[in-house]
Amino acid sequence: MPSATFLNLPQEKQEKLLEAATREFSRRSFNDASINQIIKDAGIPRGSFYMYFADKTDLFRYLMSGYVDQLLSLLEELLIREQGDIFEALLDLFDYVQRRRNEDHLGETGAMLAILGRNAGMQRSTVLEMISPGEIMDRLGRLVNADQLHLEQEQDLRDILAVLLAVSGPLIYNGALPCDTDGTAARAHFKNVLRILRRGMERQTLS
Amino acid sequence: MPSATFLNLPQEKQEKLLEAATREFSRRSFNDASINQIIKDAGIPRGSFYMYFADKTDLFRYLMSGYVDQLLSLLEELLIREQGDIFEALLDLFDYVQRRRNEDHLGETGAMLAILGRNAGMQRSTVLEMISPGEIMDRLGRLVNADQLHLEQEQDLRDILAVLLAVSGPLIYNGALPCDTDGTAARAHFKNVLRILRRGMERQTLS
DNA sequence: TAAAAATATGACAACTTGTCAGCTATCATA
DNA sequence: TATGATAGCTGACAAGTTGTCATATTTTTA
Repeated sequence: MPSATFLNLPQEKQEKLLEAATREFSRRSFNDASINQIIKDAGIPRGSFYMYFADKTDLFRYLMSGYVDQLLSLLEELLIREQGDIFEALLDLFDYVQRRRNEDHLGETGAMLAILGRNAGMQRSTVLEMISPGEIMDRLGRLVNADQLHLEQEQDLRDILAVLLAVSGPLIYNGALPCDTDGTAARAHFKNVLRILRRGMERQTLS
Repeated sequence: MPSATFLNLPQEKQEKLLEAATREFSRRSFNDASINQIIKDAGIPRGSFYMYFADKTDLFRYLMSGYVDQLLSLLEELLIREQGDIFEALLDLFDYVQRRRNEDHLGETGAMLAILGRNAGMQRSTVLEMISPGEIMDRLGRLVNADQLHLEQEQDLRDILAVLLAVSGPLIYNGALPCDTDGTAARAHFKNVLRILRRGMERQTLS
C-alpha cells in the first residue's frame, strides 16, 4: 500500500511515477527492474520514492492489484457475453490478448499484459497474494453457468476454476509475449488443452 | 554448463562448492541467493568461482538439471510400480514428498525438494529450459499406460502430460514447503483435482 | 508570528555481480 | 635440467543495486 503522503500528492505527480513504473516493469522482470530507472524516469529523488512506497515490492503490488482487477473485469464481461460458458470466455480472452498484441501501440492494456506475461511464473507470494484467490473465485463463480459443469462435491467449482486459471494463465500470457511468433499455433494448442479439460483425461469405460 | 576447469577439479573440491550452493539455494530463492555466501561457505575465492561457472544462472541450471533428472527418475519408478497409471503415480509422488518432509533431517532429496519448491513458480526460462520439455514427455510417455487415457488426437498424450505436470507441480511442491502445516488437507485437495482432471470438467449430456 | 508537524532530499552504508591484470603452478620439449 | 607455453588462481575493482537518515524546506496549526 502506498503511504497517505503519496495519495495526497497531486494526481499529475502520482501518475507520472506510476507511468514510469509501468514502463520499467513492462520492460524488465520484477527482479531486474531498477528503482533507479523508475525515479530517473519520473524525475523524483530517491528519498521521495521511499516516502511514498515501502519498497519495490510495495510499488509492484499496488500496480499489479490494479491490473489483475482490470483483467478480471474483462473476463467477467466475456463470461456474461458467453452466457456463463467459462471455456468460451477463456478462448475469447486469448483472442483479446492476441489482438492487443498485434496492435503495435500497446497502450495501457498492452503494458498490463506485458507485465503479467513477463512475471507470469513469478512466486505466487508476490504476484497473486495481493488479490485474494477467494475474491477471484467469488467474482467468477457468480457468473459461471454451473449447469454446464460436472459438479459432484462442494469444492468442485472452486477447484475447476483454479485449475482452469492456472493452466490458461501461462498459455494466454505466453501468447502475449512478443517472442512467440506463431499466434495461430498457440491458439490451436490452447483450444486443444481446453477440449481435454472439458471432456476428461481418462478413457470412459462403459459400465 | 560448468567449465572444463571445474570438471577437472578433484571430486572433493567440486562437491564442496556444489554442497554450498545447494545449501544457499535451499535457503533463499534464486534471486535472493548470494554468490558471496556460497563462495564464503565453500571457501573459494571470488575469481575462482567465475572460472568454473559463467554466472549464478549457470550454476543454478547445473544443479537443477540434476535435481529434475532425479525427480523424473523417481516418477518413472513410481509409474512402473503403478503399471502405467499416471494419476496414481502422481499421488505416490505426493506421498513420497510428504514423507520426506516429515523426516526432519532432509538430506539430499530434501534439499532438492526445498529448492524446487522455493522456485516452483519461477520463470520457465530459467528453471525448466535446462531439461527439454520434449525429453520429459518422451521419458514419461513411454511408461504411461495409453489405454487408460482418452486420446483422440496425435498431440493429446503430450498435452495431457503437460497439463498434469503443470498442475501437479505446485500442489506437490507446496506440500513440501514447511510453511504449509496441514498435509492431509493438501493431499485431499490434490486428490480432488486429479479426480476432476480424470473425469472431465464438463457435464456429460446423453446424446 | 512562532512553533509544530509534514514533506522533500541527496549523500551514504552496505550490499550485489562480473571482470581483469597479474600472479603461480604444471607440464612438455629442447 | 632449463625454458617456454599453457592452464589455473586470485583479490582488488568498477558499476550497479536497495533502503536509511540527518538535514532542509514547506505547510499547517495555535
